[in-house]
Amino acid sequence: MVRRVVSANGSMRQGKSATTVFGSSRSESRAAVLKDVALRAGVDASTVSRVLRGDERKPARAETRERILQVARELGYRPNSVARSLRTRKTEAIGLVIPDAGNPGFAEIFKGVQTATAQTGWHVIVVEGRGPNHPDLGWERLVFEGRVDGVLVLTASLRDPLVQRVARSGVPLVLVNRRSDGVVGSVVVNDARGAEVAVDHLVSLGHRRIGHIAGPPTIDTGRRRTAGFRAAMRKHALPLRNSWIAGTDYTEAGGAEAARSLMDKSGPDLPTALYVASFLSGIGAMKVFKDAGLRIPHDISIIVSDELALAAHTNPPLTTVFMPVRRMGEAAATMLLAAMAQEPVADIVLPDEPQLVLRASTAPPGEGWRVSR
Amino acid sequence: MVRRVVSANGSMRQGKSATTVFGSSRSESRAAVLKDVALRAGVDASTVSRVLRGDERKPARAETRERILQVARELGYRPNSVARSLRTRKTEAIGLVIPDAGNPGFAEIFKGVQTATAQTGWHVIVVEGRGPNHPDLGWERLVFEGRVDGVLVLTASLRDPLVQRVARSGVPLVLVNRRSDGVVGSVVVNDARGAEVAVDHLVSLGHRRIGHIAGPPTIDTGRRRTAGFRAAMRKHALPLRNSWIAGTDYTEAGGAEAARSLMDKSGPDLPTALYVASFLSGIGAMKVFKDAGLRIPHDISIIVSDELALAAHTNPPLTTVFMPVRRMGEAAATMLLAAMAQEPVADIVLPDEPQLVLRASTAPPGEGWRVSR
DNA sequence: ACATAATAGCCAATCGATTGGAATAGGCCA
DNA sequence: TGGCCTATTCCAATCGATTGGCTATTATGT
Repeated sequence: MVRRVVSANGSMRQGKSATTVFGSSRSESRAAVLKDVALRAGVDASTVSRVLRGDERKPARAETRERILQVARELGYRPNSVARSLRTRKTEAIGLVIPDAGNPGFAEIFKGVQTATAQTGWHVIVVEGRGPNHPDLGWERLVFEGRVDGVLVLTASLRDPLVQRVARSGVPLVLVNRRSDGVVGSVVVNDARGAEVAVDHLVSLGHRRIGHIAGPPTIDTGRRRTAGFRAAMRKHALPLRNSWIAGTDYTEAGGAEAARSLMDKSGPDLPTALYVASFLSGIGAMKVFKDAGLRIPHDISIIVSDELALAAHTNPPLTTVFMPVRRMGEAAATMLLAAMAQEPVADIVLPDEPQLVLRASTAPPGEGWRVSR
Repeated sequence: MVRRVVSANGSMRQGKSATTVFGSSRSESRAAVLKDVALRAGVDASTVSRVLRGDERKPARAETRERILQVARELGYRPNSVARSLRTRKTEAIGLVIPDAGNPGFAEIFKGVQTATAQTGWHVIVVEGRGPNHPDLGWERLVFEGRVDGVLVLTASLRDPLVQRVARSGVPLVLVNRRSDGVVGSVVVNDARGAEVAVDHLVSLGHRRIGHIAGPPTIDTGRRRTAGFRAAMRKHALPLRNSWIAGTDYTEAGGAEAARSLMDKSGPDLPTALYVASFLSGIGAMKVFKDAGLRIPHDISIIVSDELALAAHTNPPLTTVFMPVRRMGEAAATMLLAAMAQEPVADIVLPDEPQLVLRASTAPPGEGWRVSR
């Protein structure tokens, strides 16, 4: 690790020492409820309810309506969503299950989800789910205690028992960037095509010895990127060596490990270019190669999947394949909203073309790696 | 509505064509409720409730208890959280209002919040609030429709009317990394000390002409970093020039703009080192300087606030001041939980020392900027 | 002017769980 | 055997909003 931590001399401060107890000020006046409005407007609560939610089937007299609206405004009335949910059996909330908030790709997906849900007034409960083995209390409860009307799952491995159980229970569920056996309803980007774009680019630069750092085989996205990679290599009639493919999870540490294993397995016969299935892994791999004395892109070209703002600032700046991740989040949320409205769902692959974002980590092959070990 | 999209080049694909309507499978058997368990166990619903939640004051006979537990297990009974919330007037959910999910610092705070809430089983509803002017329907409703028991706000400017309104309404609220006039209950890191650590470092390298890219003056954190910067400069008896200080928001574009304005204002008299109040701004500023032909750190040293994993991979790797951001999220959530339990709250500054993380973007001053324009 | 229809608004049940008070049964003591 | 106590369990109200059914009131038609 590069981190050299220098601690400064100790000091401790505390702000204003003022303290308050919320309970004291809270009771100043409890929030108005439907009955309060009804009483003050001299009508029944049911009438208030109908007026406020604009029930067409039983309109109120214009005069009554005005009076009710007026009183509601005066009292600052807001309908209690919990009571409403109990009666209507709708929470207007969805769950978003993510593997790790630290992964920068997640933020994009979340933004996509927000744009779809914010418009319709739905709320998003975010939970970090920890793998299929863990007790995973968090999102288990979310669903089975009826706190949400549906879930978006970004963590599912191919056979995640919890996912399958939820799907069977009938709670609307959409997988994002994932698929799971026997579960219908997923949105993924065109991973195979993304891999192809990457390989095409490397080939067009003149590379023929191309390797791959793959995602975990338990995750569908990882598999499809790898399959796409293999297909693209076949398309160009290029050799595929097992020693040029290393699997890993979607982390920086995993990428570093994969890079080391690649160097170990290949010896002096390292590929001249690498397609890495995740941004963070790419970062980790790049560091390992540089530390080993390889120059990027001179000795080895690197192209990674998923475009992030930070790719422009790495050393060297990373060539990436932009995958429409935000769109994916939006499409998934839209699909979930549809599913919750009893509409049919399907497994879809976003038709958006992955885009090559050209930077400095790829170039025509140099003389290759000839460092004695 | 499920969008069926057709792309230009006809690469549209659709996965398995199987589709299902959730409604059909859902009704296979509606979830068991309290009454179902009661009926089947031959007891009253109230008894079931007391047994399942382990009510000490009215214990059931051992035999009855076993029977109830058995039936509950058979039926897979889970208490409905909406009904429970209505009765108990507790949602066991909190709101987390963030300015922009794209900011990588947010992920850390979120993780801190999660560690505090996950243990106690509370859920987190995340909303992107858009500034104090916007209609901001999102988190307005969250609070006033009783969907959460409290909120953590990461967006508050010094006098955000919505924040003040919520605080007055008595809904427990804790500001994170922010403060707001007249609102008690906030957790911030020691920004002044962070700035001091940065300046001390630059001074120890031999810099005397030190500039600052500040956060927005409407945000308390930004102000305190700037105040800390000024104090540290005074401590070292170093000159402070207004042309060496530029304000901006916490974005990459803002940082770039600030850097340009700094070069414009200073002319050939640019500082030899810069303390930047946010990671993203630092990235943006660094790019502008490099594009202008400055070498970092030879011509200008840069140190930024907030440590992120990606700082190690920028070009050059960024020297940062690690602020205990995750701890801040955790402390804020803990404080909020306390506030919701009617305990007193205060404004606190985390005592954790900011840590210098030394990398390659800072070095002793070179000969300075002497490029004619 | 009378019958009928339309309209406005009220009543009461409901969603599902919690909780204070009442009721029943058995046990104990005199 | 009668009275009292305690351990269990049941009853019913409650949280706040929604909604089908019903009544009272007004409008319409002949």
